[in-house]
Amino acid sequence: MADAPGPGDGLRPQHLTTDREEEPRLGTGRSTVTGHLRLAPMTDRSADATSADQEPFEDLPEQVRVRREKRQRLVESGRPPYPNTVRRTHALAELRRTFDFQDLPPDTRTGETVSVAGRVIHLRNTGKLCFVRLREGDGTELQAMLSLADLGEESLAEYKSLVDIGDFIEVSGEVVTSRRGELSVQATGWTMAAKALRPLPNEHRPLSDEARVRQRYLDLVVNPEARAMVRTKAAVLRSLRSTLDDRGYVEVETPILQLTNGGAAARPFRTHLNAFDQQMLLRIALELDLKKALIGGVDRVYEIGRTFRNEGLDSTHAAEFSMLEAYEAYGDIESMKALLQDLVRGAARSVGRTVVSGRDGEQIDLEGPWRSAGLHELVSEALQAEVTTETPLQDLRDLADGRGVELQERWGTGEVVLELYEKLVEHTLIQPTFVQDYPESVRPLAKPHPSKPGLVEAFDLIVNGVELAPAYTELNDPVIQRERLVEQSLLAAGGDPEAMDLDEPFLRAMEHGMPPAGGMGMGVDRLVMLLTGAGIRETILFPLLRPE
RNA sequence: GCGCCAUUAGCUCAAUUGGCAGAGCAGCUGACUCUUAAUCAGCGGGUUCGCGGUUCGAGUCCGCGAUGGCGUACCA
Repeated sequence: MADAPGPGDGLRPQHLTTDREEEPRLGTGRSTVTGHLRLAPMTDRSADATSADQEPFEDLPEQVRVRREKRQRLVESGRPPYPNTVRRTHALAELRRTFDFQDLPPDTRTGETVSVAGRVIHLRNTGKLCFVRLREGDGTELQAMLSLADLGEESLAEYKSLVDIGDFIEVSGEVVTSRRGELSVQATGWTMAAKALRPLPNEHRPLSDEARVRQRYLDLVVNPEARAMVRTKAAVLRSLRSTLDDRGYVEVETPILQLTNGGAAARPFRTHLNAFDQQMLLRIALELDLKKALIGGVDRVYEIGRTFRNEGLDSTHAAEFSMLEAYEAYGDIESMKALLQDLVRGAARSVGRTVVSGRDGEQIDLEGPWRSAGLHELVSEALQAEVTTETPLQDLRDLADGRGVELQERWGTGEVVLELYEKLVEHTLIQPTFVQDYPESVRPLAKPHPSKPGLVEAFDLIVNGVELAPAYTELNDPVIQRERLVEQSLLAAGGDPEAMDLDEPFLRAMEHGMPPAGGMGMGVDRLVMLLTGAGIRETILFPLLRPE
């Protein structure tokens, strides 16, 4: 609230830009009718520069000017630059599948006549024989050859003068192999499928990091790794769903717009619902609504969805990210361990990477055994000194001091042990490890451990030094739940009872009885990062960026 | 938040001590019926991120700002 931007400066300039420049263009694009009608005036270069809504033609980069002129020539020569569709009998991949394994000798004529389409990524125009390489979405490429003999003078001349790298074109003809033995379509005709007005970037040098993110669509055209990432993430999502579905979990969707935030402690994004004249928040977690579903009898329930946290951004944190949360009635942390192993291993198999490289070069075999270790045990190992729930606060503080770990004054033993773990241990846990037996004070929504006083049934799955998924035997005592939420809310409100923001509908639901349950939440992007070794900005297709 | 580094043609990058702003790809004109980062000949393309300053002269030095990267801090 205090940090909300004032109603002026930051927003205003953007607004002006939108009004002046974007709107007229949107108008052209959105309405098919006017869109077509307005094609012609584009050539009207004399359109006085006073109409500031369109960049003057003369100011455009040379290569855009050239392509716009070609577009216009296409219109005038009766070859629409953007036809509704073009004939296409085979995907490039289909032809590759059919012919690649036939080992055709050079100069073969297959007798098969096809129409193919794709983006032009390579052009070789010689006098009487032209080569063009087409690429389709997954990166499959196929060459076409356009010869004077087969096309005739006019068609070939038009092709040479109107087709650029970056355009989508259709080529029909016979499937052949070239004199060099390359599978090709020997063209008898071509059509423009969609004219590109801007050049593709240099294929042979990687785009700068910023360009790759800002113009991901170009990264996808030019960079096989970017194409693979999109498909890897999709495969991971499919695998997660199928693992859960196979176990009888039911997928649900719960509201992204919330009245109060719960399930995590992060600063939310704020927005406004006009119909109720109500301030709303974007969810920071899925937990509370999924528990309501559990209360209602959706005994195995999960959601995969976007959550939003208004916090700092870095190579492992994004403002919006995908989360999987799953809750299982009559489950506990042990069933969550089994579920997580299935989920992670299933995802790894689905992308063919069950052994991945750790940050320190160590290999991580996800099919191998996963360790379970107590928090105090791990901290003791790191400190070479026995630490238990009985260790006095002052001793812990001395140990932290000796290792240069800074502590906050108000912390108790639980927080101090957790801090020691996070600073000294977490990043060293490369192999899959369930870190468990947390002090009650640092995991307020988990149930007490049945045999270890002061500890709760909760774990964090750590792989490659990164937290992948926390899980609890979920607290379902509505009285304690209310106490904890009140505590949390008071803390968040800075001790001001008036500013407390309790989720009463959730508490009321809890009072109707929630079955004993295990629950967990997994960062989907982090799983993809683990399986690919990429940073979070690579796993998110269009990460948030400041306006240019 | 703080610190360091970067920003030059459509893309990726050069530019010596402050002294005419360049290359490869891409583009344009021409040659070439087997190219595939083709080759050959010729040509065009710049608000050097923005605003100010120092200087005879600034891509280069100084100040402020913008954007990005890295580090660091904060973060159920």
